Amino acid sequence: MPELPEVETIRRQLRKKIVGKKLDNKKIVGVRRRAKILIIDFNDGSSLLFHLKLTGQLIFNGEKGPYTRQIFKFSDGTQLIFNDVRKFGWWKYIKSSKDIEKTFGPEALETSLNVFQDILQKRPNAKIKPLLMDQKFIAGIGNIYSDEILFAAKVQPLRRVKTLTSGEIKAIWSNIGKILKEAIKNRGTSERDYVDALGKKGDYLKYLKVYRKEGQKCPRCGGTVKRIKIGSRSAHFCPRCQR
DNA sequence: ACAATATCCTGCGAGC
DNA sequence: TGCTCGCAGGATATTG
Repeated sequence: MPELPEVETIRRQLRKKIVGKKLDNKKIVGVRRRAKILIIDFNDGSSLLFHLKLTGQLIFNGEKGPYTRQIFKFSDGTQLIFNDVRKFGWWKYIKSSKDIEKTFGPEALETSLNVFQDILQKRPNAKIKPLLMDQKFIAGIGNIYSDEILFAAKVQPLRRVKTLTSGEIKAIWSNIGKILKEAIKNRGTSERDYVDALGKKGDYLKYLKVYRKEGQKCPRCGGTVKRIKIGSRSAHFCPRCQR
């Protein structure tokens, strides 16, 4: 499931490939990311947005397959393939991308500790895991990385914000940065469908500590990783060393 | 205003 | 072996 590191990986690769090319006679001037949305900017101020949701793929010069939903052809003959098995993903042209900014909370990798503390203070009763995944609260984190961040911070996913110590808040914040950056370095996590813009799998799967590790040994304390439901999402954690 | 939950979709894997 | 059924989850809408 593409989260911030996966979309960022695609952005960096795509930028090198398509900036300067023309699509529908409009010149591509940049490739950005906001939250989990990939944004291709054109010289006339318009933009093409993509959300990959759960199973979307954006592959430069990929080949058409059974789940190809759209093909974007550039004027030089190269193309961008949008695949999506489950059809949750979308793309759309917009005249101006000005309104995108306020749809989301601060970017996860651009949130200072002070800002993080401030926005947490406004949500004392929220459970920490769903809150980290709330894009209006902080942008870019999904189910995989929220589990990994909370494991690294030794915080149990059901904890309410108001019960967190300042040390725990600091640990969550610093691990947001640490884990997302490490995941970007490894071009994301290919748990199932995700591939990068070159069609290659990400390498971060092997570094996951708790996500999808139910019943396995906790790599930190030797406890047993547990899976619970929070809302309709699964949360993985070690009940022995995450408190 | 905030918190919790149902909903969309379809391939896959567990279980019989 | 082959079938059924439940599960996976991002974001939005709806309900409490």
